[in-house]
Amino acid sequence: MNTLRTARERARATVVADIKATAQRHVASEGAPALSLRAVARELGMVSSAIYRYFPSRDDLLTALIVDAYDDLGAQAEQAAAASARAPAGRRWLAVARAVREWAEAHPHEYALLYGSPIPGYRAPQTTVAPAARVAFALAGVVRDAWERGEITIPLDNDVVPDDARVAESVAADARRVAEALELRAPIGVVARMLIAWTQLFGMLSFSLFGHLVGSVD
Amino acid sequence: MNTLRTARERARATVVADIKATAQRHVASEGAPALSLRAVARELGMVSSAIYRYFPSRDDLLTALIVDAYDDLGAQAEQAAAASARAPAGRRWLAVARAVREWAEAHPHEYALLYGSPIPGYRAPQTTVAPAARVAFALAGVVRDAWERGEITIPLDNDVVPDDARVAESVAADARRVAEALELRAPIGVVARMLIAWTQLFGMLSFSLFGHLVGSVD
DNA sequence: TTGGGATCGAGAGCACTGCTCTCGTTATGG
DNA sequence: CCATAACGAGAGCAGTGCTCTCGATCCCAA
Repeated sequence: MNTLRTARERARATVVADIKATAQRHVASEGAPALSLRAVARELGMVSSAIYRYFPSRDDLLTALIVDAYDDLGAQAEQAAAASARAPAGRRWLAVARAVREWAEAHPHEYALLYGSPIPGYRAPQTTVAPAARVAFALAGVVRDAWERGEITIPLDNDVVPDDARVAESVAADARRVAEALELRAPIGVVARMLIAWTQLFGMLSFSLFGHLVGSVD
Repeated sequence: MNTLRTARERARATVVADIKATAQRHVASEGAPALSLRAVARELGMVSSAIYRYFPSRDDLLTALIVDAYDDLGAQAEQAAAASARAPAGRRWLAVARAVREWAEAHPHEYALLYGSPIPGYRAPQTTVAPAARVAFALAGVVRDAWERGEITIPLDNDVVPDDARVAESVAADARRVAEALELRAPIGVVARMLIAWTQLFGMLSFSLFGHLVGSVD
């Protein structure tokens, strides 16, 4: 955050911020598919082509919003994890999950943007993966802390998956990969359980937010 | 399926079928947002306004595709449940889940249409809820059969939710509602566990299909 | 058999979209 | 001080969903 020296740089920064802010408002109120560059430009009192001085395409503007949303959600999750640092693991996980849920319920369209159907033509650029991983890191951090403190004592062998040992092995392979990506040193049984809880959390959120449930509360 | 008498009725039926078929192909290959009435009309050798003789709007065409997709998936799930009727409950659930997963992986864009972000302006009409419930019924049927056969013996009290009894009660309320909607006579602990497994299944599918996972297999 | 009414396809047109290109203007840094 | 880069405005292109009108065609009933 070094100060922008020339007047032009400052002006550009504020215009970029303005565009992002009004676009964010449009997404929050109408949803991502309804985001129109022309409408944003109109509201800002400029002409549509002027937007292209700041964002090379509509997708790039959307990407900027996605990154911001990931960062917002990630910060929320990290804060919940930090605030409950001294609580037992179950409560901590619940705290982070609650934070994610509250964010999702407060920003349903942004949640859809992050975790809903991908836009068919759109390829998420590399800049989104780090912010996207923040919430995963927050959840994994809770598990890591719990494991390092010896809080996890549940049986960890094969009851993760009902009966088939080969299926359990394929899950284990994925769990190992996830554990490596998240720098999580714990038995794969723990990692696999974390994955299950993780997917369940987002599955419930998607069901709830996208109207596939009558109404379920955590 | 009574035979259509007049030539006009027959012609109309085939044109409707043609429109749906090419629209379905477009959705399957390019995704729902890329579905263009004009493109469909062009491919069928008619003019865009002619489509409106058969579907009053783009959303209605999409609704027809959604209903067909729900029915296709529902049939798949029901068949898996029926084919494994004599197997133990765990295997049956897995069979239905596998059927759903295979359908989703074979029809990712349709899956996104059914279980992804809802189109902001779009309100799902009443005609979609019955087909949408088929897969839920199939899964619930497995649990119902298992319960009636006395196959479910796991402890069912409060270990569904870690500690908080009040939270468990709010979940129970929702589980009761779901049990009623699905005509499932079983303890709410069983229903709650089914809900968890259900949301987890679709959460995993969404993560996997929407590219939020490196690669996880069942 | 012969109307009359419903149905249908074609075409033009409206308002909108993302995006490109050009053309003056303005600010910046050498 | 001046060349250059950045900028905003405007026109324009190809595409979208959707509406309206206008003939042509078909079906049913008198």
